[in-house]
Amino acid sequence: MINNSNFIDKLRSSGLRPTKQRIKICKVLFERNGTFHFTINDLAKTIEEKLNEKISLATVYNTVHAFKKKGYLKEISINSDKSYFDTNTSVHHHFFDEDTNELIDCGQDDIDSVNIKNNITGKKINSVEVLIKVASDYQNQK
Amino acid sequence: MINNSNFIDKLRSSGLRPTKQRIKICKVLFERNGTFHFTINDLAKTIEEKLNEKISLATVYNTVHAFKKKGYLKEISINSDKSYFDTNTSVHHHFFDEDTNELIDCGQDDIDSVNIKNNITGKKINSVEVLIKVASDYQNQK
DNA sequence: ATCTACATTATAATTATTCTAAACTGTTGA
DNA sequence: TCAACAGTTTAGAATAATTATAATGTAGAT
Repeated sequence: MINNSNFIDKLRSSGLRPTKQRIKICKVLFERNGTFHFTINDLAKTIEEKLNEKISLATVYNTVHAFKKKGYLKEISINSDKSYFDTNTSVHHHFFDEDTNELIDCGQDDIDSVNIKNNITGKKINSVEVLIKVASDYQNQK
Repeated sequence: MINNSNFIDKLRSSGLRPTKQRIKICKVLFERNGTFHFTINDLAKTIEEKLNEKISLATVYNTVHAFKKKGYLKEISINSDKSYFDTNTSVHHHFFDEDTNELIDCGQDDIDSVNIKNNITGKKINSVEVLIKVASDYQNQK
């Protein structure tokens, strides 16, 4: 429980009570190298495997949405039957592998920065996302 | 029924039987100026209003997916509880108004073309989509 | 220690989408 | 023209992701 203090501080400072469940979800999400792309189900399964303990699905939903609202997670725009989230909240883009349904970060060197020249009048740009869908050469009809 | 012949030809030439329902859906989708952004529910509702007649929801789903597979419709990548489709199948991008949940075409003059410099090894790029989420200045927390 | 507002939970409800199996309809070719 | 068949449509059931509910639990302040 010693190295949870940073999570506890982080949660408290953003007005979220540092409950057992939230701290555990923090550990699974943020105690890792590299970014984590996941669906709610992925996360729930990872929690069960890593912590050998079940957190109610409703809590996982609540927590992920709370973390998203606080800016600790990003939701990725993709048309799919489920929602994808990302622990990398910086501005960056994605490849989506249609063979495996996997999201892959698009490095800064992989794409030129996107330049929006005109915006909708009276609106503010909240995000700009590029999604590059790829698949193996063989499976071209999906 | 006279000006349906082009739809009938189009359907037949792509291996789809020109059924009553498909022709009616063609009329609603393609007999208009400008592009049409819609969800399946939007389309079903529009059919009921315009043609004063109900087509089974399953048929609307089947037809939209068949049209997508044939390249007559594009599916827009957006994280939402429902899927959005577009009658504009050319390469172009979108604004998504988070206040109204509305998709708006992004004109060629609104954005510089997106340049992908590195792709995933062994994969082919199927599509590149840019989604610009906008909202009114006031409602910044969603 | 107690109180209170916020969290968690299991479960039910909701919503989008897909499946199913029976009825229907274009198309082909005798 | 018409029978036969394969492809379509249909209502409704099934599935899957997500959200709502309402009872129980718990962190933090007094």
